[in-house]
Amino acid sequence: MEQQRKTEDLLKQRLKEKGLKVTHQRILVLTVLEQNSGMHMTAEDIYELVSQDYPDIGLATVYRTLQLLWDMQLVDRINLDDGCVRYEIGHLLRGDAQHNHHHLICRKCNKVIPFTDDLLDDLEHHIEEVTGFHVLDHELKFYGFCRDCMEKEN
Amino acid sequence: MEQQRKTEDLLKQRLKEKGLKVTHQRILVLTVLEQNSGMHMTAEDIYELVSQDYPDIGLATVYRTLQLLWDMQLVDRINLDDGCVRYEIGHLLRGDAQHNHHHLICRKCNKVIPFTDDLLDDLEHHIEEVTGFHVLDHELKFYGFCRDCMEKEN
DNA sequence: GTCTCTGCAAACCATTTGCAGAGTC
DNA sequence: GACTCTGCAAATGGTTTGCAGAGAC
Repeated sequence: MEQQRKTEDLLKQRLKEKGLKVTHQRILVLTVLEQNSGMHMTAEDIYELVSQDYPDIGLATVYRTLQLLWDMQLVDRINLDDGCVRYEIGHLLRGDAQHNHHHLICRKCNKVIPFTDDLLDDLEHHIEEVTGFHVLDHELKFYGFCRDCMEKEN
Repeated sequence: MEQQRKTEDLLKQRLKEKGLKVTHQRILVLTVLEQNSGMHMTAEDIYELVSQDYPDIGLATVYRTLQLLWDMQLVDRINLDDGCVRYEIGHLLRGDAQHNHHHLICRKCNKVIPFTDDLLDDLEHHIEEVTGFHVLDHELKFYGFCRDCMEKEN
């Protein structure tokens, strides 16, 4: 609850800085993402949850809002190669200590296994020094075969 | 040329192992990818290049072939978030020493900058030990602002 | 000859867009 | 009141699929 108020205030602040309006739809989308931290939600998932509180919202608005929140660095985008983009609350806003989490994707059963590791912080600093590219976020996926599929065959 | 023959032979071998047919289309798609090593090609790009040698090929065949080559681990898949999946010759087949290359994606101008680094080899071994997940490949993207965009403003 | 593969065209489906009315400030 | 924002429905566009004929073995 405490955290949620902080996130909402940050959203309002960023919107005002850019001369944009604070709307129920924008607050609700961000709130749903915060309440489902770590969930990898599609636009459709978010649409359905927000609809429970606000049945009139349109799917197009959810898409537009997610784009906006991503531009403002309030949400993270993940692509697990299943045909739709997924979203979660931005890593800068997450309450838990799980700063970096990556994904292991099984090529046989398509299972997605999260994996936590902070190794990339050093690499981010190195990149900034060498290239002048300012890193905000990263996405790391490993492809292979999960333990279950390895045991079954192949 | 030498390398190209090896790649073609490997394709034929893998196809035969699975009881699949060796066709001109399959050989041509893989050859185009090998001749454009490091290029991040879309299915459409590949279709147009293969069409020069084999005008009757259909786009659907290119898609089906890329899926097949990916299953056989002969090509790598990259998603640069521009709405289409990109392909390149598999890292196991690449002639150059550039084993791991990652991408820096600018959030403002959408420029993509390649960056070479082998740091992830250790992490792959670590993952296999801890989780039993057998890693074949990985995809790493960094999001942020490139030097040019940083200098201009923001 | 059998079975897979291919080209074509149509279908699919996540995402985007145009527009007129509603909401924010 | 001026401007942005929203919902709706239609459009978009990369990718997939059904099918009948062609090709590989």
